[in-house]
Amino acid sequence: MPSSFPMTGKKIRLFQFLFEMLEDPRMASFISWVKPSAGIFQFSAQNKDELARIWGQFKGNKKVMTYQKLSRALRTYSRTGEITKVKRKLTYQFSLVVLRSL
DNA sequence: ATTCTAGGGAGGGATA
DNA sequence: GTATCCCTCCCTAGAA
Repeated sequence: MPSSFPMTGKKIRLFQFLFEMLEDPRMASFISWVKPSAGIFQFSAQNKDELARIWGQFKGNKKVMTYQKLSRALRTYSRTGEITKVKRKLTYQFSLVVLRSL
């Protein structure tokens, strides 16, 4: 449950949203750290679509957000290196530069 | 064979 | 107007 809305202040980015969720213990059943010190995290196989739905709702999208669509955005992060895929199911890694900025 | 996860093309609203 | 950013939507392929 993000605290601020995009209408006021600058727009939140997907990776910032994910980081906030990771830092919230109540969201542990949706997304959780695998190795926090390395910025490695994973989505819950069971609740990843519910987390995506929350993201889409937060952004005010018309259609329902899904993990499939959310993960497409994560793939574009690999171009800039902000987040990369680790060779493990549903797990990704923040770059250390991004991690320090969050 | 069916379901789930990963990858990429296309396009759109917002912004510089 | 033009270019770029940051996703969103959809389709295909590969893994389980």
